[in-house]
Amino acid sequence: MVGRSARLASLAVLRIGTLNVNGIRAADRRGLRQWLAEHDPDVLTLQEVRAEPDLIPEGVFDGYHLSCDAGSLKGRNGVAVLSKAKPLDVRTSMGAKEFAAEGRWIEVDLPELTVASLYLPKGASPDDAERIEAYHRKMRYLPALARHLTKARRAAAKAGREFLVTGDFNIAHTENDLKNPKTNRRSPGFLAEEREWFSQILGPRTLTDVVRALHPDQAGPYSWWSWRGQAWTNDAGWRIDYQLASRALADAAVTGGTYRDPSYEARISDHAPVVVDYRV
Amino acid sequence: MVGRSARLASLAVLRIGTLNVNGIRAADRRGLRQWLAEHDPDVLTLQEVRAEPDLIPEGVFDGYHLSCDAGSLKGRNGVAVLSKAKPLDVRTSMGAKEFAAEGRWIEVDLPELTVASLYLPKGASPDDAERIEAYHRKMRYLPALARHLTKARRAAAKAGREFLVTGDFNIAHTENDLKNPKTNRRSPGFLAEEREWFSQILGPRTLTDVVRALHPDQAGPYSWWSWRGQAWTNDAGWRIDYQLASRALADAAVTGGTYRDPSYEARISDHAPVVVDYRV
DNA sequence: CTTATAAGG
DNA sequence: CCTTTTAAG
Repeated sequence: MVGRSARLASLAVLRIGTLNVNGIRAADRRGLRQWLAEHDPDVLTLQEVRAEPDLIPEGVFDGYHLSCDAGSLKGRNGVAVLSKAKPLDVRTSMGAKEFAAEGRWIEVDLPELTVASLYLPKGASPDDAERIEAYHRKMRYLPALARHLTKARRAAAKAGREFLVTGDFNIAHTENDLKNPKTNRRSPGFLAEEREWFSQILGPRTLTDVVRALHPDQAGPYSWWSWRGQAWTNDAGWRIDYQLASRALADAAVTGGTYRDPSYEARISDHAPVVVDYRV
Repeated sequence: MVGRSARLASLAVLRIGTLNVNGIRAADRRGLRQWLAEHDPDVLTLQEVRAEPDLIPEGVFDGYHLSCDAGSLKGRNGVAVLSKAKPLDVRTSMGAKEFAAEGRWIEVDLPELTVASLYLPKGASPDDAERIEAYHRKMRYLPALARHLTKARRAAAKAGREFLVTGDFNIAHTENDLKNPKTNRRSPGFLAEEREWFSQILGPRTLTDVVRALHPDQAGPYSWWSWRGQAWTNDAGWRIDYQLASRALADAAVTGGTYRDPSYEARISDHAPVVVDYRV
């Protein structure tokens, strides 16, 4: 991933990024502002904003329109879409009443694109008796989301827009999507039922995992590393942040990957931004 | 206040310090360990340890006996006495049942000295309707403490020991004991009733404010500065941490004051150590 | 403004 | 291990 200055100005490229900020206030302290200035995406979707809009530090999002669903749980969840273009419409429901007002879904209509920011529940292991309800909640979220993705994609097509869902799915799809697949078979985020669900929402006529399509056979690029232990240093990461695009948009992707600064100091969050350039 | 290395080894001097650490774990991160190594007190009393003994970072108190009363409220209060000499007896009650198990009082018998560490409730302004109970609690604490001080001092005398009570009294005694007396007449810690109580526990035959006796007319030396605003930079402090000594011990004090490192970086806590050298 | 806590990740 | 909250200072 290179800075925008490296692109030829004459190429019309739409740069879209997604980032779980793990608290917008913490991410600002850790340099999100500088990252934004340097990489200058046209759209940046955020997850885990963890603040009402009026608690977002002054000036972080200068130059962008901010669409935000903070949800009703103080200091938790919260999704947003930053866009240089002015949104034509903003919707925050993904259909299921149980998950309304959780700050996990926002979709924004831009002139030729509907873009969504998703923060899917992390869930839990089915083996963890104490947290079994978190497992079941995620299992209820998945089919509800699948239904809404189909609906939203079709609605966008009908309106003549491409459709892009971005964000933190809290699921690594294949063995290439995490450093240690063997030891994580029973871990939330790499359960068979989660991976099957993920396979099911993808397809040539539905949604394409853009970064994987650009890098079909490599391990990663990971987008999340636990804060604990040496996960970052050892690149013991997971690819759980995605851009899933409708056909024509996916085909327009020219470069894409995870922005992982080599210096620990530049770590904005436990997630790294996933950025794709689309030639439009 | 100079490092121990500056003293002649042939002078028999007992160095006693008191410090509200505002969390022993934070104070360790901020350099308490180095301060201890450099200043090498024979006794250091602590307040606001805010941790059970087994949560105290490994090795901070190497070379000292640790006597501790963490109290029953997790992460709150907690007093301790570090001593190079082995304690002969340790007591943690100051008589009032209401304030037992709060982690606000510990007294330790050393061979010729009983030394106590006190963390007196901060209280509140009588004008603050929401916190009026905190005001009343402090008002109940004061007479109970006064009674116990008399008792403990007499018991020490009977056992042939000097008596020293150290710690955070959360009261500035006179106008010389805080930077802004005019604007703090209604502030907890400088209320008339608190200051009168303080006057009443002092006396030539009872207890002497050692640092004030060494520096009778100066403003300060302050021992606490709010974290907020520019209090530290402007030296807008309060002298609320004391060493109150029985007659002979007070007369043995040779130097004493507040250790305030000029560099902000060296600030161990919102309080500074109050250190006195006693020629014994 | 800082320290703890608790729950959540 | 980090971020939030809440309470306390």
